[in-house]
Amino acid sequence: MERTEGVESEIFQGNALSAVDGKSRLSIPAFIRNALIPAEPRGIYLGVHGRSPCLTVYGETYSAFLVAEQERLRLKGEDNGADPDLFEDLDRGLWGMGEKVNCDAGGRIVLGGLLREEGRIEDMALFVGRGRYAEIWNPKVAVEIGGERLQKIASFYLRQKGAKA
Amino acid sequence: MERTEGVESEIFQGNALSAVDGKSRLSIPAFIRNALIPAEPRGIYLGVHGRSPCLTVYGETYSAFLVAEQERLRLKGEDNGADPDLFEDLDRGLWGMGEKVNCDAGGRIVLGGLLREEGRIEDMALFVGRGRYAEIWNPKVAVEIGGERLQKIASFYLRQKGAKA
DNA sequence: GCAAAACCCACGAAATCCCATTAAATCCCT
DNA sequence: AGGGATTTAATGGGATTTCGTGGGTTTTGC
Repeated sequence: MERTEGVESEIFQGNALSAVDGKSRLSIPAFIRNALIPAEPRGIYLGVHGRSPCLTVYGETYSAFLVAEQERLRLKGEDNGADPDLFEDLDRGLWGMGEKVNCDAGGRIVLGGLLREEGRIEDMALFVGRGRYAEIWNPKVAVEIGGERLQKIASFYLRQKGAKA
Repeated sequence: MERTEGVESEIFQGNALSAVDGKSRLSIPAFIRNALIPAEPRGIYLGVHGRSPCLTVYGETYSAFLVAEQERLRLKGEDNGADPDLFEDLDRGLWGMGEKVNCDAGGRIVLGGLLREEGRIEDMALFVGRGRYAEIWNPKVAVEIGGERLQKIASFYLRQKGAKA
């Protein structure tokens, strides 16, 4: 069965495991790559997930949404007299820790050291669709701290990989 | 990993550490240089960040925005009957302390004494994307007074550098 | 004429590109 | 629906380019 191509607007549904090699390279799985609006070069956004120890990956659409959302929250905070330093720091999380990277011809990206550390990524990267974005987990971490569904996804791949070796 | 070129309009996303040498020279990291509208010579704007002890760096686009913003605030203040002297001094900070500098062939700039002092820059410069501009921090200062995200960025580089030496 | 700034070159390290090979999913024909 | 043929995807490794940095040389301004 062929997965419908996400020309609609960058919706990420599915899951995949990919290897991280010695150069910190990892393939962006097809279910993500095909969902991105076609462009050359193929730009992909990476960020840190605020609430869970994992990374986020998305395209132009969600990136624009995040920028708008950030601005909305800032203005709301301004009205409430919230601490501006908090928003400064959130901004640094979005723009300072995140990156826009390009896939190479083989559909791979290189994971920077900071992101790799923040996402606790070792030699495997588990991609999990979340709708407008997707998550990248260390499958071992996902099994340890994930909820029921995430555990199932992660342990499936870990078992499969164990069986192969 | 190649960062997508920001032909769109000078958006700065990412982070990098660069060394300040004995001549007060420092490399402008690729994620900033590539985001600038291509021009010869490669002009870069430097300023002091009003709220945090760091510098700002940006290109033509944000510079033009600042000019418009300055005018907007002045008119708004005029309506409210605010003290015009306040704006006078803010202006001097923006236009008097800031500089437009050129990158040399190697992509480096020279940091003037006043800016270096205001930004508390010693022998390392941490670049942090902020969207329409980027910040330049002394990583040690960033670790000390930064919020959670900024601390993570700064401490990552300090650790990495410590490990290498 | 001197100090400081700008320019130029050069080297090492790291990021990027490119090709090859394997594995897996899809297609197509019977 | 089965099963081989074809395409797409995933990954490994080497070649190439860019980036970051040090140091020397020329120009500029006082």
